[in-house]
Amino acid sequence: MPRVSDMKKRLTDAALDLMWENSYGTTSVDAICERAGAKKGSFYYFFKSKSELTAAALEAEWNKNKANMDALFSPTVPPLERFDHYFDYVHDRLAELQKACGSILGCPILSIGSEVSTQDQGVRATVDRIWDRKIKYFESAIRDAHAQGLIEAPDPEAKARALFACYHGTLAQARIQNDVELLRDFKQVAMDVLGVKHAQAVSS
Amino acid sequence: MPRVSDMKKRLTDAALDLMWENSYGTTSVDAICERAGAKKGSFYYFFKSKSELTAAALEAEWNKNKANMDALFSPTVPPLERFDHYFDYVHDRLAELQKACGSILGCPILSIGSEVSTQDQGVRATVDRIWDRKIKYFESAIRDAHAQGLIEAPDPEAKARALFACYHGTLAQARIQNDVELLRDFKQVAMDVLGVKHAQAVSS
DNA sequence: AAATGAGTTGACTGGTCAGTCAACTCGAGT
DNA sequence: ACTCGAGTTGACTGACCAGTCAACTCATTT
Repeated sequence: MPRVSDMKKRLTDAALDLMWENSYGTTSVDAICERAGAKKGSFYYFFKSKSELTAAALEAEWNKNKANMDALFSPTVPPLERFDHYFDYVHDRLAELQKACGSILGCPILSIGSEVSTQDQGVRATVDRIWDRKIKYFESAIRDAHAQGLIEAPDPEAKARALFACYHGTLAQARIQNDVELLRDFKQVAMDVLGVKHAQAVSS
Repeated sequence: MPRVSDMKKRLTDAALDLMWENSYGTTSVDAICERAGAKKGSFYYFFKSKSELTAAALEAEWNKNKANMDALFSPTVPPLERFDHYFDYVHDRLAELQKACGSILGCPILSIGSEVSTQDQGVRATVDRIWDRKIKYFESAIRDAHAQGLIEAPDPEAKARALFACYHGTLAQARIQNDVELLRDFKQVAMDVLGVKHAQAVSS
């Protein structure tokens, strides 16, 4: 077998970086190729369209984060602390990216998903799939918290969706206002949404 | 003075329609002109760029909705019912638009704002301004509810921001999943975020 | 009815876009 | 050393893009 190449990874990395920092629509195939150090032909050798590349890039991003998510939402961690750790992690990561690029970037799944959802069913389906997987972390933490009597959540799936949506709304607002501090206030909101029974249940 | 024209309005209407249904990035000046029945030259007679048009279109949309918002959030309505009416109104409007275009479109301010915020400071500033105005409705309703002892909200401005972000996250999720029913569940989430003291405080 | 000027037209420029293709490169397996 | 084929190249097409401009239209004012 002939030589191997890391070009596919370089292309998905470049695409996600550019789309996250800017947007799907304003990220051209030419720009992706330039950042990846690829020529047009290489791009179309690996992907048959920008849409297909985007789906692959989102899946790759998910795979990159999965181990982290598994650790943050480990069943060995008390359920409400999982959220605390997760919110801290995202805050710190976005703050770090802000230093590099000057902007709070929010969540790429949400931004890209919202942008293409009415136009590109392939990318939309990928976003949906990843979304569902991420919600599962919330869902089992909520179920555990309910079982331990920390919250009242007879429908953990619905509660997880609601909390997830609220969090992503806050991420979107942080992006628009370019203010990472908006994420600081979210922990209390999360406790309200979850219906935590005792105010000081979790120490940060 | 020579003839008057409604072209400016036709252009901002066309732009908002296209950008709401699709996105800012994929909406070209040509497409806006075609829908507005204008020629390129007319466009650049009224606006010096797509960015400037977008800011104008968002302001125009705000002005169109303002009277409605004033009515929904009238101080004559019990504070928590204002939210109820507002959420119903948005739900019904989006459901109606879905019939026309097949998609749940979410909130154009959020979608467009999130898309351009890192790239276009002019549009971003407009989004910020409108965002602040809309939050004021939430804020005074929350303050009134607090004064009446319905909720515990010593910082109405922060609470308003949090609820606003949560609601917009839900709108974004409804757009991505093309499911208007996600908005139905939000009323209960809103009551949780607000910290409503008695479960059945508001009847729908 | 002539002058005024807000609004309109359509052709134009030059750049960027997504996507194609036939020829080429070069490392691994024989 | 050679051959196989995964991976690469760069020139190409045609469509679309934002933005320009000088000439034109025509309701209103005088």
